[in-house]
Amino acid sequence: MARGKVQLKRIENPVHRQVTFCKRRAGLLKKAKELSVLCDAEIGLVIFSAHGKLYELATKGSMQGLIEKYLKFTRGTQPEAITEPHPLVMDAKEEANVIKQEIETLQKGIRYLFGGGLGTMAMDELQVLEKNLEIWMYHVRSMKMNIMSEEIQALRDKEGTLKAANKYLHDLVLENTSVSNFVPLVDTSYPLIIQDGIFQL
Amino acid sequence: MARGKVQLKRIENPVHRQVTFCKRRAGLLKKAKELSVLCDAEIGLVIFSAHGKLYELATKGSMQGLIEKYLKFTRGTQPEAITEPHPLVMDAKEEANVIKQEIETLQKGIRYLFGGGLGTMAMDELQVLEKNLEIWMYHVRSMKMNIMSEEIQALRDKEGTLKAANKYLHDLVLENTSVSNFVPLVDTSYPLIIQDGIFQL
DNA sequence: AGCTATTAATAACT
DNA sequence: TAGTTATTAATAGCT
Repeated sequence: MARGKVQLKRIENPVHRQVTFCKRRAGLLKKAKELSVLCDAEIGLVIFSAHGKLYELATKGSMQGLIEKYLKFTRGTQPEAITEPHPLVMDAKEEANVIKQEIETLQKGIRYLFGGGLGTMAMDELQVLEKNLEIWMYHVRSMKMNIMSEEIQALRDKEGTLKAANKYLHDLVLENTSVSNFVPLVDTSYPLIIQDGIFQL
Repeated sequence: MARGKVQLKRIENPVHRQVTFCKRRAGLLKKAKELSVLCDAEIGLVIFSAHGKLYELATKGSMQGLIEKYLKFTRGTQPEAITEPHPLVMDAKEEANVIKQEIETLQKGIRYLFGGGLGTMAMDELQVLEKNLEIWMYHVRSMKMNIMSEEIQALRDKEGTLKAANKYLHDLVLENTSVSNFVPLVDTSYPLIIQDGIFQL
């Protein structure tokens, strides 16, 4: 990306390769951090240089935690190849497979609940989900609602005040039309000036 | 890097965030591959989206292999407590126990969500729950919010109208005070009567 | 390590 | 979801 295109192959010149490694490594780590922050993603990045030196990044917690999360996530969905390398007794292995299947089902449910689930759950399940979500929603939602309710009430109060003032002035005008000895009394009795923009959506 | 600088903070708009996530994720994976090829580095990249979906890249071999290499590498420098409890290599009995434990946790989560469970989950579990509830909340909440916003806007409009009418009447009164030939013109020019109770909380 | 000339990535639009 | 384009960001080649 600069002063000449780069071929997508190993840089043979060791000096160039080392310099590029430093620069691009920094860039990659930066990009990873940015993605994590911008999009609320959890990212783990491990870089072993050609000389075996380790560079790492883990957003949101430790690399250990992320590795465990990764292993848990893949245990249910990945093929045997991953768990097979570990020496297992046959009977136990069979049992493990059954249990893994069970986990997969449960994980599907949880992922559905926790993540952006897809249309794989039945309607009755969805209805239960919706109902329970509403219960939990209440706590968070009530705070927002309270704030908004207060604002609405404030606006209504303003409205009432303005209407009262309005009526008063209107009556005054009418009264003045019929009676000639008109005396102005309206000054600070009613708050006619009201601030705007108190409530921000 | 395009049509406007970007702030280094979570993108609040869910659509923008999703689009950016897709694009930058692709970019990050590409950059990681490039670095690996150009500089002969071994790279592992794990990305969990906010919805819990997994994206991964492992150059030179499998993620499993890379994780084991990483754990070996860090075992010397990291405190024992962190790496020891993780069951990377274990016998079948141990693995079965771990998986059973996992099931229990998952079941607890499901019961928690579906059954209105009480304070039996740890804080980190609750945080995940809360975060995901917010995502679901969004859909239901947004409808309510839209309605309320409209009501607030309606009230503001009312306020504006009343204030205008108010000012007009007030000026009329003042003008009448100084000038004697006062002629009433206020009738239906301004809507002084406004219905109450349009919005119900 | 710094410094540009360039290329690459990508945010806002379609 | 997939393209297009105006800009910004990354960085290759030098110093």
